[in-house]
Amino acid sequence: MSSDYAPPIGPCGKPRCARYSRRGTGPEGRAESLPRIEVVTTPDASNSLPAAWNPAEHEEALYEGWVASGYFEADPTSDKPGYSIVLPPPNVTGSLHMGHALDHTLMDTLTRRKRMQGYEVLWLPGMDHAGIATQNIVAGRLAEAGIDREELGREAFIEKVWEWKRESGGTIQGQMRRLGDGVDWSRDRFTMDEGLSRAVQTIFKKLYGDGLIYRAERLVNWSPVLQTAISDIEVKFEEVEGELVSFRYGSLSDDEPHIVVATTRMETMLGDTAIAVHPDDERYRDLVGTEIAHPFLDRAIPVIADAYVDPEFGTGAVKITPAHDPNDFEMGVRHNLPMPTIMDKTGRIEGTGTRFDGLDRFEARVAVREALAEQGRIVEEKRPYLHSVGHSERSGETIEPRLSMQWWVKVDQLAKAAGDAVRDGDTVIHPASQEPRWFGWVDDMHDWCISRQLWWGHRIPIWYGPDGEVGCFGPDETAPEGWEQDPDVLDTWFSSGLWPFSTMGWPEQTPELDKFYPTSVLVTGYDILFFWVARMMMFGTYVGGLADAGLAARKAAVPFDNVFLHGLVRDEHGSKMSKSKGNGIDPLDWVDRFGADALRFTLARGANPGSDISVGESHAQSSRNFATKLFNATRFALMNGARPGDLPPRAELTVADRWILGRLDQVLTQVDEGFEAYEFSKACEALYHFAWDEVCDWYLELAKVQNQESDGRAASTALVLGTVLDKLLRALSPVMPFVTEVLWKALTGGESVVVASWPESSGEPVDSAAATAIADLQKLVTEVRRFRSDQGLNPGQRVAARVSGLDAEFDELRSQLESLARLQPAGDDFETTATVEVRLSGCTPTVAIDTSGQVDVEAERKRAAKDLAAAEKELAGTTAKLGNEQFLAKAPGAVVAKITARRELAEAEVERLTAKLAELDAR
RNA sequence: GCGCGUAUAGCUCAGCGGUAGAGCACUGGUUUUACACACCAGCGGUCGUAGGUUCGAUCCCUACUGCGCGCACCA
Repeated sequence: MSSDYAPPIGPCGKPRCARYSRRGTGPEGRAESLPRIEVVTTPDASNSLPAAWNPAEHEEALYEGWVASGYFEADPTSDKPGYSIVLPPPNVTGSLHMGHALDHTLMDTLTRRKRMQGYEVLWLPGMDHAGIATQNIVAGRLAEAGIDREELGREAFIEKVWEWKRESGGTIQGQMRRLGDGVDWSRDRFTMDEGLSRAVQTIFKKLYGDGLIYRAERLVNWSPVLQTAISDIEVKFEEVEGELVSFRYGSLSDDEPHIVVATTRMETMLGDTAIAVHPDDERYRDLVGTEIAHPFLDRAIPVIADAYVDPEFGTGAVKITPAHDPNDFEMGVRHNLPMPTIMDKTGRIEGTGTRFDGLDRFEARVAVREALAEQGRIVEEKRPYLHSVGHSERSGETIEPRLSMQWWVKVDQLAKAAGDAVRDGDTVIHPASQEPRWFGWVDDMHDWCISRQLWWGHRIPIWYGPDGEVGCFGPDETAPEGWEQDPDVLDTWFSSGLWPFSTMGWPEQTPELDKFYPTSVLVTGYDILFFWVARMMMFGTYVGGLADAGLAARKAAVPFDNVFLHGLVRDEHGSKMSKSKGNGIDPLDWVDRFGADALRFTLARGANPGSDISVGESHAQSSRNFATKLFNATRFALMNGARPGDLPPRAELTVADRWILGRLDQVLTQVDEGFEAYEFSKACEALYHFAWDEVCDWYLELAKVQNQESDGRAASTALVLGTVLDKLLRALSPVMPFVTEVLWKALTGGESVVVASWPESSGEPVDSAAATAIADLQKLVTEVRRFRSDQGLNPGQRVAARVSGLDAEFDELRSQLESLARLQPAGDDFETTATVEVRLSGCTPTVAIDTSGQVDVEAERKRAAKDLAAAEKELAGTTAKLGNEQFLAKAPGAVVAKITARRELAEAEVERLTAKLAELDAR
């Protein structure tokens, strides 16, 4: 056999065995000793394919081609049904991480598929101005250049930010192009754009008019570094080792009135205005209503009773600092306590009139404690004391609760409407298991502090008149002469919360809103469900309910029909990616090394609703290999003339053809079900296994045989193969757009897979007889291969064999069997040295093999013994079941029949294998 | 403390009331009509623990344990 084997030439023009030099045989090795090879002309279609699939060489040009063709541009005047997604706008300061890559892959997959299904698709991109982060970056750069922000002034500084944005704000767009994101770049938006600013001012004025925005002095999370209020969600609580110090208020004599309290922040005692105990606490009954002198201040501190105090904790007495602790603030309000602020905006003690003024809060913590110790007031010091302390997510330092005047959104009604939208089914959360968290959030939401003491952002549209007047002015209104605008800007999330409709031109009634709003689905990680989705839902339901908003006639006043929450991307061991661990993966690095398709397929394949996904390099390699496999399979099919077209009538197709077409239909159905349910993993898995295990490993091998047959089989095989690959590539294209584009165009000559139609199942009933026959063939082939492997026969080596006992149905597959199992018809000198017998659904064929006398009897015996053990176990199990009267009486008939059949099979197997072992022993 | 999720092969994860699966890893073989980023064969699991429901439980229920996440608390 090997003597007449000449390696064919691939389209690359290199002999196939050139690959072996890669494994170290060396260029001087085998390649040179090979026979000269004649160049075989390849069919036309495969000429349009590159020699090998190297994604980096093609992806950029393919992407730019799609954009230039306008495939991603949405037409609001189209007659097609609309499908829309707004991209969660990444921070303008940021760059894409794996979480984004997952997010984008899923959105791109959804929108590409819908486009193929005939929808008018809008995927709207954009960026968030990210107030704090951006201001920090620009201020930092100016500081490096020796420019002070305050000296520069507000307007000049903002101009610098815009300059920076123009220069450096485009990083993410470039990265999105690398990923292949099919967004409508003509509608790219930025939260500080003119139109979006109008939306911000418009809704602010409406909310203000409805009494849903108000100004109040409240306790906020203050960042001494950023010198602004930040929202609850920007505060991250971390366990730290601090101290818990107890000290004594009142007299140092045990006989006179005194009370012991404890604190982890000693400096706050400078702002104490009360001591609280539980109303029922007998220990302090006499003290309630009395006053105790402050050790450093000329201030009498009342002892008050409040049920908030836990009498079991510590001494049962709590010092109250209303201006610097949330709970103390609440109590201060209840008891009408004074609320002196003891710190300036940088965190230094201020205004206490003590010698501690001017000290940093942490210096003051020590200094106050030492001063108290000098007075003999320290009762106990626990150190280290583990407790949880809020830190600024952005700048890292300990946040300080601080009383200040801020603007707030009254959220109760808005949050209720957002909750009701989900309760009423106007918006559906996927997976449903995330609903409790949604309700937990919207049903118990605190008023939202929206003012920030920054320059970069939407300035609060409130003006103050010279005589204390306050007025809110909309986008087309001007404040009277002499009025001053509020210096603060709005929380970034205020404008992000308008994203689904502000990007489509609201408050104008635009064709875009008409066509694409509410958006079809919002895709994001479950980790930001709360702070962003809730805000969009609140504003969306509010705006949808406004009579003059132009949206009142809409079917539901929600910003999206569905919310799909995916998991977090973790490293290959399931650990969270973080800078400190150094286990982060740059998605662009994977794009460079494995291709965007591989990155996308890895992420989509891992995306199971409700759970995080672990990705490592081995996953990316596996996906890259899959793309290569598709490429090679399609190239091979093209070399054999594969093309899609009208298929011959069923009766003229082979068993293998009918089987693979049936499987194709089943897989397409599974893929649709997966995508519709946001089960990306299921859809990808189905496609992967179909393509690799069924099309490549079996159908292509079967087709090779069909192509050799002289009765015109090659033509119909080419059509079946073409049809299968055409639909397979189209079905894969939303996830792997690049390689499928190249292959699909080569296969079909079509314009682009981006605008191809979504593949549908043929609608014909699946040929189960063909499926059974192929399953039988696979079983028999595998059994022969197993024998060959046990016997150490080379996989490529043809072995003489005589096959008997095939039924009529199976007989059609005889030549396939011989090819796949590497058998050759028996010659005159055939001598049976071994047999392989397999019980199949319709028959029990025997393959008699001539191994030229060389038989490893021990290996045969080992295998038979193993099979016998398995059959005996099966026999015992099924026999026990069938001996159980309860089982026979209560189990469904189909199950009993199945077990009965299994028992019969096992019994026969035990008998056959016992005989075989006896025969082997006799040798 | 409340809530949600999760526990299956060495690793990462599917699955399911009726014979335990995949990818990667591992072992052996391979110039097989595309593909060594491949092909062929194999090894590997009493499905967290204890009860319960059921003819039958890895799957449903209860409790427990471990892990993860969210919320609350932390004087």
